Amino acid sequence: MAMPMSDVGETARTGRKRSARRNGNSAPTIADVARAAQCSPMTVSRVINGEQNVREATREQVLAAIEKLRYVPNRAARSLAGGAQLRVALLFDNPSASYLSEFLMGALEEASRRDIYLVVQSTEMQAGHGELIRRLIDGGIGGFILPPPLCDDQSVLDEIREAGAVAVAVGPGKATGSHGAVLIDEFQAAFDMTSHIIGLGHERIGFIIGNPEQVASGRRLQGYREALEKAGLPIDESLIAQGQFTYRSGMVAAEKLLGADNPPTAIFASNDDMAAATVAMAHRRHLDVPNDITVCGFDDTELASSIWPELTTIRQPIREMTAEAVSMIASAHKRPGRAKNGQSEQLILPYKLIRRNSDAGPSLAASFNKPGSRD
Amino acid sequence: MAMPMSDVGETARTGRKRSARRNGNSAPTIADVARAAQCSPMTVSRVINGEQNVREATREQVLAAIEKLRYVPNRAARSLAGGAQLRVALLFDNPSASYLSEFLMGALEEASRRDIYLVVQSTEMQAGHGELIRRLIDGGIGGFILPPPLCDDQSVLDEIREAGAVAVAVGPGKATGSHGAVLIDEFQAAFDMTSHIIGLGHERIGFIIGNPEQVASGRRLQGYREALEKAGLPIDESLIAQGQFTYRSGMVAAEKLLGADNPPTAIFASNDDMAAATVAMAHRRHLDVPNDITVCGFDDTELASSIWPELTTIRQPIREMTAEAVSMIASAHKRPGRAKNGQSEQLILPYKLIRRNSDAGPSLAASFNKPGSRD
DNA sequence: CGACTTTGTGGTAGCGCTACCATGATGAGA
DNA sequence: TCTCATCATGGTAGCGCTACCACAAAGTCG
Repeated sequence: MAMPMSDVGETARTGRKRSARRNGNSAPTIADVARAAQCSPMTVSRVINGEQNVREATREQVLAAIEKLRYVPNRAARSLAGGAQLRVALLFDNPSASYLSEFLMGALEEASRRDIYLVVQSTEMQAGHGELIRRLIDGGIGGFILPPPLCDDQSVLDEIREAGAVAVAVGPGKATGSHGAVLIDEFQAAFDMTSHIIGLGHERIGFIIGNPEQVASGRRLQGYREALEKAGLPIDESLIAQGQFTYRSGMVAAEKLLGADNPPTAIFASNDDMAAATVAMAHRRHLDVPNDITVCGFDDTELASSIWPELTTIRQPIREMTAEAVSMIASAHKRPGRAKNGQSEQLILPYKLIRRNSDAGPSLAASFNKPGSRD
Repeated sequence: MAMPMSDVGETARTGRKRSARRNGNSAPTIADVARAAQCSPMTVSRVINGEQNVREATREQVLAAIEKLRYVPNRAARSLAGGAQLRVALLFDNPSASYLSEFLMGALEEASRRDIYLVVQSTEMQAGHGELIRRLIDGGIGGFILPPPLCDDQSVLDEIREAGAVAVAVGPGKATGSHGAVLIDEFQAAFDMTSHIIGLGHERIGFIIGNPEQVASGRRLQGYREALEKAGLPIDESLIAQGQFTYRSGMVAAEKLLGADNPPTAIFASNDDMAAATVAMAHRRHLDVPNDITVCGFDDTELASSIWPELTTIRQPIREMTAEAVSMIASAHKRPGRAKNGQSEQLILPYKLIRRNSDAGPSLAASFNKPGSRD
């Protein structure tokens, strides 16, 4: 089947014609670039993939050709030839929509950058997670990304590992070391927020705990506690209410806090939904936020800036976190044996305290319980 | 099962070995299936793609083999060989996060089902849309999906068409006929909701208009008006307040409505954010929802069921709408010349009135202005 | 009953790219 | 000077799949 040279030109031409007939546009290929840059397709490939052994002059020529032809590599061909074809599943249980959309954007972007095929799958209404995970792995999934609350579910994590795939938890309360994780320092963030409120002059600061099943809830509570301690403020257990991360639970908790004999002058809720509910409850009691009471949240979800007043909160770089998670799976896939002494990679990303309009110093009016207060 | 075993083992082993060297897993190919089903790869391909000319017996044999080997087609290879490689851009401007995540899920799912490469792109902070669109089209994008508010921007739509690509608007207020669109009957939905509230016994029904720049806002208002008219109820312009679809604007509008001399016993807000704000304002005035006042929303975003009481609202099948949009682009791509007499496809999907806990009949207390009203 | 369509199947040639090896061309060390 | 590593590049062979054509078998006509 060795073709004579004359045929080569023939084939190339036919190929182009075929291509044009198929999808109507020119779609420059690596061969077109090679021709324009007067080198071989291989060299072009090397330039595209940023490999080392290409002379600078050649590289520039190729880059110029790419620019000129507006060449864009064909993903399908790339992953076909590359052989890799990593598939990653993004499992989610029932995160808030705003969290999820940020999450998706991050994963999507990174996955498309790396030519990874991303499967987004809800585990809601699934009998057991084990079944689903096994089915996905059989279907060629090599890695899993787990947002909260799934990321705290050790059994899911274990099942994935036992099935031979890689799992990366995004935003777990605390890294366990048995699997990859991308997270922020929940403790420190809550510590900082509490300190911020203390710095505003508040002394009676309420706290609404998140869903006790998520590890992050405990971490945030601890941050709150230690910040008070460090500031020499007493910890009044009646100022701490249990919530579930839902708006509804936030209302109940806020009602309890606000209706107490000696209510707080500030409330730090473990997430924005509960903070929003707290604002609503405060309004219901004709309390102005922030003049009568300071309310702070956590997460910086869309809700935080869509209600009024906009919430002072902690921003997690969700998008980047998810992107990093994808990268971690990709690396693990490239060198499977890398997990040294059983430890998996942990990545702690920086959070940010976003100050908006829901916090202020304590007003005299709000602290009516303090003798000397006046209207 | 009568086949030369030696051959099968031989080939399979070789294939597996090669494959294994690259990506570590077995990954059965179409050839493996063909061997197991004792036919040619082509026939397997036909079965997979649901083509006609395959004998029933053969088809079943192939399906059995697929099942047995847990064969999953390789997407990359498929789109490479298929030649198509359609790329679709999902542009968004600044939709609410909950809307966006639903939107993304629908698009993602359908795109992956059809082996379409989906680019998700924000147009925020882009100088002009024209530049971006042209750049995307040059980059090989053949279709655009536009959620609100972009879907109402005729200039964007026109620019895309002029540049030779296909655009599908998802959820525009009204189809223009000049381009593809997937939508619900906004007018009818608002009409139904208003009628529902009237059916509850309300006679003074307030309305909060959405962002006037979005065509859907006007349609919803019109639905409200005509439902009142049809029921023989007077249209009191003081019961209609302008909003912007934001929570904040909803608070202002609700304040106006609730603070009027003769306040409504029910308020229908053009979206859930504004409805949520209305609930918050009602609570601030110590009005119970729904016993003192009924509040209904539109969209059924996450917010609707995360606040308390949960909102009665209109559910748009956003996910399906987006999936349909992807399908429409795919079809348009397959047969480019199909748009008969310049008309593009329009698809009107059904909405649903979701009744939750924010509506009830008017209470005597709330309708103090109307002597003789009952629940 | 031969010329034609229709139906089921197989063979072949790529899709655009990269892995892998082969090849000259350089420079380093003996 | 002659080996031998090192670099820069090219050639070839697929990745897994489908488009396209070929071809036999089984009708369908006049």
